[in-house]
Amino acid sequence: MPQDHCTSCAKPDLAFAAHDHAFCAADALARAHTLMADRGQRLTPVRQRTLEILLESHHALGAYDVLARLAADGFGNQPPVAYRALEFLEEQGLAHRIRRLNAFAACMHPGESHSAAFLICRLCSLISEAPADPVLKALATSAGGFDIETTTIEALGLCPACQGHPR
Amino acid sequence: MPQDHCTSCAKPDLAFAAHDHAFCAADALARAHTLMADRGQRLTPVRQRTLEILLESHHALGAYDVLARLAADGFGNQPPVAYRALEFLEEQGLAHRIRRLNAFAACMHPGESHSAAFLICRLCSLISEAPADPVLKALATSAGGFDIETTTIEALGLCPACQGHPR
DNA sequence: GTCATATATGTAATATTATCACATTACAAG
DNA sequence: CTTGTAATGTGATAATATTACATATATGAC
Repeated sequence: MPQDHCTSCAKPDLAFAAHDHAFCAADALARAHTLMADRGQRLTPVRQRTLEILLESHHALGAYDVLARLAADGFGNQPPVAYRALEFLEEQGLAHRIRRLNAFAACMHPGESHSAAFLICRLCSLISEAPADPVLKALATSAGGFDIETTTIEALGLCPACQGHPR
Repeated sequence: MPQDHCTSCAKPDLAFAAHDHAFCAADALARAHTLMADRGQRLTPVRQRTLEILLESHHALGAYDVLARLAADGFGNQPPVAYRALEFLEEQGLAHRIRRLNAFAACMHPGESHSAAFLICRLCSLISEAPADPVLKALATSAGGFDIETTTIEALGLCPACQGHPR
């Protein structure tokens, strides 16, 4: 029974490693509550539920997948319901948009740096956040006189577990 | 009359600097022809025209913008016409998909590294390719045991020229 | 408490981006 | 020239995202 918990989420490939995900998700949710309280922001029922849905796994979910889940839970079933909640979570750094997949994933270490680098496994679709700071530094240097405000950094490839399997 | 030409395109912010764009575009197109010949790939009329359209400026164009142009030139006017040409160009490294914008831009130094880092000006929408190698190196390091196959690296912000203007 | 305001949600309609399936045409090798 | 492969044309549809506007709910002033 491989167990780990999410204070070690800073490891590059935590999502790919076996860990106690129930704890992982609960921890992220608790941190979200604290953060929102600190910032005077409201983690309303739809928003919280949306975050919980994203936290169920280290996969990205499309807005319409989230919407279906929300609708099943009694919330509205029109696209803006999902998009608004997701947009809020993203603004607050509680979720990230994965542009490569047109999908969204929960942030696994909210409250830390607002930028992130994502590793997306092409086989199992698991998503992990890698340390972004060195990458951002390199990008800033490469950018010369360009003033960077926000970044999208995503890598598609094979996670450690899927590298064994060929194909 | 500020003049520059595209052998100096390796400069991070060439697209943002004044330059002889007619030469810039012609050069990229010529290089594309050479490359395709070398690789035994066919730069057919739709494909070439698509590339020319993208090369008209350092802006990204949506697939439907490209499609409208192609249709006006007598090519088919159904989405696959544009998407197929764009996909081909991307596979060949002659164009890039800018995920942040759901749009496509011509590659300004085809034949070189297949990965790139993009700088997107939020005001003037100009797009520039920055040296990606240092960024890719940093990303590979951050990625630990994850095996990176392809990357999406984009920065949104203000180009040198637009930094003067407030807003 | 209650009122006024700002914030958040519900809903309908529509816009934008992207893919699938299949018929037809052009090309290149033998 | 014929034959197999690659490329294109076309219609239909899927998937993603936004706009506009009505309704409700929370929050702060009084």
